Amino acid sequence: MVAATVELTPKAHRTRAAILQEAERLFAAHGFRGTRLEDVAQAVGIRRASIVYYFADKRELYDAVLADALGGLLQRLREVLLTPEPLRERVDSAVSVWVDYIGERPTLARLVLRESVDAEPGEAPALLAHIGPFVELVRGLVGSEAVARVPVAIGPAHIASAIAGATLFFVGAMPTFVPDLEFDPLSRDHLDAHRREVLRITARLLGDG
Amino acid sequence: MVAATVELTPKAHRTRAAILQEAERLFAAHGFRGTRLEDVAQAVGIRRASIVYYFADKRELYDAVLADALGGLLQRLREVLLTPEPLRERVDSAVSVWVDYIGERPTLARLVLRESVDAEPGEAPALLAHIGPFVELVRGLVGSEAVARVPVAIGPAHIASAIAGATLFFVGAMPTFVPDLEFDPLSRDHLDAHRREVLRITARLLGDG
DNA sequence: GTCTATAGAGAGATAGAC
DNA sequence: GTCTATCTCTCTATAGAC
Repeated sequence: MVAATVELTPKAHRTRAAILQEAERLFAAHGFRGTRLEDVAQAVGIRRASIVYYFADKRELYDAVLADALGGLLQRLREVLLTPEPLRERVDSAVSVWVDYIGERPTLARLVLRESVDAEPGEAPALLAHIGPFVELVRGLVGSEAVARVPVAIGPAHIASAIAGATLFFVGAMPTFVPDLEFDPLSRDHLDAHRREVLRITARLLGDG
Repeated sequence: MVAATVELTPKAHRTRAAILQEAERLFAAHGFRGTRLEDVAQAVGIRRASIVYYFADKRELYDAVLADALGGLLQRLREVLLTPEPLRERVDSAVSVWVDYIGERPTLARLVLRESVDAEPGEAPALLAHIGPFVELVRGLVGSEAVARVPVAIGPAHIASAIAGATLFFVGAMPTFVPDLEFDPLSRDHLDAHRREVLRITARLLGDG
């Protein structure tokens, strides 16, 4: 494989980025198994064997897609969580970042939902390999005194699934159930309304609703 | 295929039920593509070709699994929604039935999440073929005068995704992110807490929170 | 009803030319 | 860097014996 950090000719760099982009779209739409390298190659406009030049095998391509999408989210979350703002405001900002990021990159919603559901019991899903930094980030917060004083009415797993589940489902799954209608969850209005509701739910779950 | 309603010998009936049960478990765990008929057969204790005697092909088996699981949910929802109780109480009962049914049959959470995410744009997912009765049920309610008077602060799509998404994600996906820990979303305590929160979210979304 | 055996398609990986 | 050609494995579907 050719690592992203290795120096590539401009053309090669474009090819690699195009592969990543099309692979993200197709993995999100059809899953790991359901996506053929043939289709990725065709979408990019190259031959299947050429993908191997950049990514040793299918799994490696998939991991690169996850790393790319999750890396962007992690960066934005760090920006809002690692500030001197009051904790409660940082949490709200993080929730907004979460909703907005998923809204701008809806493929991530499907990728994460797929990873969640595909996980084998006892066997770490590919997602978990990328999730360490997120855990560190949250752990840093939870470890702080400030968090200990927030009256949490309910376990963090419940909070997380309500917030994450609502947004992932809204963006990643609702279009399935309201097909070809005028309903687009990614439209400005619907996403605004969704963000508002998730913020209210967050407040409610944190005990100050 | 041998329809469920056709008269079968007791033994054949048991075999058919066993195939359905193992197929539900495996389809939920690995998805349609990821489940091999070989594995279903092995789990039941028969040979792969024998499955064909009951279900013409893999897709037909999958449809039968969906119909079985969703049929049970529909029946319970009808029981609580088609009563003379005040509408607001019926909605709460329906939400409770939803949470409890998924809690008792967590395979359904994964099946529904998979169907939602697998849906091709422009192409009806298998789930939609089974969902007609649910739509009819809700349409009957929404058409009634009583519903028109409920102050709905937000669109039904948002309400549905918040409620459905939270529960599906909690049951179907959380175990992935909190692996091998002492966390079991299906335990009585956690499911009770989750039901409580979803009922609160419902109230909030319906404007009387 | 349940089995054995096999055909046939699909798709990932690999070798090597240009 | 990108290609053609091929190997190989997996899994569904089918035919037909018992």
